[in-house]
Amino acid sequence: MNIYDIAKEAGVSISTVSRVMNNKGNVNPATREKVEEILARNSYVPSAIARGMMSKSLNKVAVLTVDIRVPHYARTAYTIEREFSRRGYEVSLCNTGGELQETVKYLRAALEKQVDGIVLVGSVFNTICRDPEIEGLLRTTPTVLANGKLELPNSYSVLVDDKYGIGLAVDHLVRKGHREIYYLKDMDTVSARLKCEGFLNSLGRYGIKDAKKRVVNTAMSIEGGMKAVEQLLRKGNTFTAVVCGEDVTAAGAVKALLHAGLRVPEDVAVTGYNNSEYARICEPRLTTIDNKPELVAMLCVQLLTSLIEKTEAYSSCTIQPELVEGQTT
Amino acid sequence: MNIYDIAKEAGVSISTVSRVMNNKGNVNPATREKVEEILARNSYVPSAIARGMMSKSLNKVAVLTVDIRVPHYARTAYTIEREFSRRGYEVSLCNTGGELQETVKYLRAALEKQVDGIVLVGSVFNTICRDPEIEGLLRTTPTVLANGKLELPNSYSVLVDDKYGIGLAVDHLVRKGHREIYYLKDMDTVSARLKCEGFLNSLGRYGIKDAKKRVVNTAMSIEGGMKAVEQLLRKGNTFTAVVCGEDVTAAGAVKALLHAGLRVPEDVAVTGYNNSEYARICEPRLTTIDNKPELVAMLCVQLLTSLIEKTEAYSSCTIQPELVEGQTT
DNA sequence: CTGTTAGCGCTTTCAT
DNA sequence: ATGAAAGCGCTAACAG
Repeated sequence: MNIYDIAKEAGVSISTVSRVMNNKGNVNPATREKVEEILARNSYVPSAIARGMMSKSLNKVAVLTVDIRVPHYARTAYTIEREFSRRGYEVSLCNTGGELQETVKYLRAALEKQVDGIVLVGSVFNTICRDPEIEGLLRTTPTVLANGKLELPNSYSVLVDDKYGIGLAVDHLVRKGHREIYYLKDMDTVSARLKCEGFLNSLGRYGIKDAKKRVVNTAMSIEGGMKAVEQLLRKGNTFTAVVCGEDVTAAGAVKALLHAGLRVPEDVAVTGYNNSEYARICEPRLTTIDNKPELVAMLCVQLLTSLIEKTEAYSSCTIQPELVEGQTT
Repeated sequence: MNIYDIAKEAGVSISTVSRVMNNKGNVNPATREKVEEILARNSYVPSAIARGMMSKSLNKVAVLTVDIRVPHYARTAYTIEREFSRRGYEVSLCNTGGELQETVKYLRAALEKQVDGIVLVGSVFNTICRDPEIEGLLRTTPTVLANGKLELPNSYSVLVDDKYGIGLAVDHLVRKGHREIYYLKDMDTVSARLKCEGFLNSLGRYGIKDAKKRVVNTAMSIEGGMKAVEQLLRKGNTFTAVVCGEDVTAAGAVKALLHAGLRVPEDVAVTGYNNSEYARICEPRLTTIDNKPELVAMLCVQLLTSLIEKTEAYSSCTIQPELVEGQTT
């Protein structure tokens, strides 16, 4: 069933049917009513594909994320989807796992299908997008990067000042009298490096020595947090505070401390990062850094919408995280 | 840049270019090479929209979920996306919030864009899809429901036996000697009702009286779990075990018990549901029910793929959950 | 206010 | 092995 069938049944031309469907141009009210009745009776669904042939757009954006199961990405993707949906855009989603091949494959498919814009969620894309093939693909379509920066003509970004964010945690701990502070670093993305840098800088600012020796590399998981703390305890390091790059790692750290018979925060303070549900489930509730994924998502959508519709002025921007005090400090 | 430009540059007809791009039909190796070179040099991206006009398919499925931020849905959606991607399908995602209007709006858009199939994730869709408008929309396109049943010609489902799942938790507790068991019920979806039914049936099976009085309604959140337990304690109810319909509620229940100075599991045992990261972050780690979202997702994808490609036999099926013992029982 | 017609970029016969 | 031409279902410019 297509526009010709409807036109025939109504005894009018396809132009008239098109005008009725799109509320465009003038149509005799009687004719309109008649056509609308037929449309409704057949619960007619026009083909967006055919429409897209002319308009060159399917009102659709592609969202690339590392892994939607990570709560922080889920929150970001959720807000992006809701905001785009509200604006009449469809959202296509891909979990690239941070892998180049998946990214290329999906990006190519998205461009074949004429997506109007692309959102990259996560700082891994900083690294991945240096690939010349990806740069070639992105050059043609407006792109926004959540938490990363791309040096491409059509790309903009919404950054989170993670260096500052970790600084907030250190400030808070030092204010509470802590000097023996360790940092649990996970992953090796730009964001993770910035957090670590923020830690080192802050310790430097407070004149705390051997900052680099206070960084423990571990996995981004409960087990990662537990193992790192167990290792510190085993080595006999003295410490009164642990700063973590992720809430999930912090939750693991708290677990290991409690299992070792230490009290949190009386013996050792812990801070997380993301202000996630993990922070609230952790007992005691984690002091954490809110890096505002919903705000980042909103700004990404606004930015990309202006780029697509060329309606407003636009520019990249940076978000300042905030400390959320819980019971672990 | 389109197929005509490529043809002109190569000095051949568009048919030949089409044959080269699709590896279909016979093409002189020399000609092929020449065209391929030009395609590559221009990093040519053919229009899937124009292609879709003929083929009537964009190799795309729509995934409707309530809220991707809920870990259980995130895990399901993740696996669905990965599996469809592997099979060459694109995934369009929507967070309907369980609302009828959003569902209708998105479904209509998806059908206009010729999606090949639809996956509904969550038992809310059981209720929502009784709406005649939605039934009309779904009638035309193959649909699979994760954790729900639809009485429509083109719809199939992958069910989870949640009644049995909660039964496993009760069995486990009774085996450990508990008789004073309460149930924290959240939400009012079909799945939530089945869980509650499972609780009531199990208590009946063990001859535990006043089962209905042992059901506490609360919100699906940490606070919901905390409030429910605080209420039980305040009312002076004696109980040795709390069964919860969700891990997040169970985590709240554990918190409230610990805050009240009770020991878990020595004074009160707790069970969760979903075998989520929340269960592992909770200290002590929750005993919980694994309802296998990854398996459900895989089966949904297999089912929908067979429906779309009409390749294999297909039928609805039911998954049996399993108990995962933690430290709260 | 309404109809005719020319595309949109591709696939697919059907000739050659 | 290759090309010409007819659509796919719609929009939009133009004519009436």
